[in-house]
Amino acid sequence: MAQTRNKFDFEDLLDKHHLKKTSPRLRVLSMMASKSTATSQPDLESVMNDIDRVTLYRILNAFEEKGIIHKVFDLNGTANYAMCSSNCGEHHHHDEHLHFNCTVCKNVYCLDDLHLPPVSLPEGFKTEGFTLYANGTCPKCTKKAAAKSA
Amino acid sequence: MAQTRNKFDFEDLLDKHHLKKTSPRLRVLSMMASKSTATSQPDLESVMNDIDRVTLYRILNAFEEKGIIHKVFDLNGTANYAMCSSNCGEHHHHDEHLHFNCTVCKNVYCLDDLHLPPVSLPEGFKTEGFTLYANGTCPKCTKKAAAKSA
DNA sequence: AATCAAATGCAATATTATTGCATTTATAAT
DNA sequence: ATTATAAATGCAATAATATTGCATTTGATT
Repeated sequence: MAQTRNKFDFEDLLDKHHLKKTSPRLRVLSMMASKSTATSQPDLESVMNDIDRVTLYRILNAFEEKGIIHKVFDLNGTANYAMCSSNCGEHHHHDEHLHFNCTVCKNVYCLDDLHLPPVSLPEGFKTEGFTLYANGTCPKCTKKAAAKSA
Repeated sequence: MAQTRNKFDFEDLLDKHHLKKTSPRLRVLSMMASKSTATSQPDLESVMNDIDRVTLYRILNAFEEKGIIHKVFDLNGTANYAMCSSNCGEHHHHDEHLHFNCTVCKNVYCLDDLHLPPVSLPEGFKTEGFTLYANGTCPKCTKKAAAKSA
């Protein structure tokens, strides 16, 4: 939800997870936190083109394992990353919210506060987690479209 | 749900969509229809290793466009394909069912007859489609685990 | 300031996906 | 049946994406 965070928040975050506070990591965090949508891996790469690709992979993996960010695949199967809400921990992701993928701007929105209605599965299926995906047009793109057709 | 289909069903299917009845296509169809779960692209490739990789890509794309199969990404972001239920058509996918990804055997189950409860989105989001994902342990793997621990 | 482990960057390699073109194949027309 | 054709396949080349090993650098600790 892109609540404003400052430099020190990120340093604390890394501290908490026993990760060293390096410049690439802090930059990745601040980029992701500055956006209201998830950030695609390609976007990350092009914006942080001075950071080695491999380093980026490793940072993202480390963050994901620690429960700092979560990964979500968009309609094209490309990985997007977003900050986890507070209740995620190491190996305990609770990102059971709605992921909305805009078909126009391709952005992925994490709608955290939208909790899913309970779904009962057929006999024998033991569920660990749910994720609901929706695709369509996001508010921004809906507005733009309306402005054009007016 | 892997209803038994014979050779002629597949030929009809291809006919209906104005696709030529070629041997690679028929093989892909029969493989997918023989399974109760979605088929991962790697699996398809290894089983059909005599079919060119490129051909496989093109077949899958063609089938998807025509609404014969649908693509679903599993937990690892690898593409899986499954036959569409009858109400899918060209550019009109209605695979709004539950995709269950077993964390043990990695299989993706399409639970067609499970319809999602209605979800209301925040102001401004216009939804075209929903997909619900769940992960956990499938009946087979649950059984196996129970047998072992007994 | 010195030490040590962790993280980064680079090179090499592997995997996955795409494009262009020559050849083959299924269909439709003769 | 034979032939013409458009479509589909297979191959080669290339692009894009992901992984591994290792030398170097950096952050934290003493």
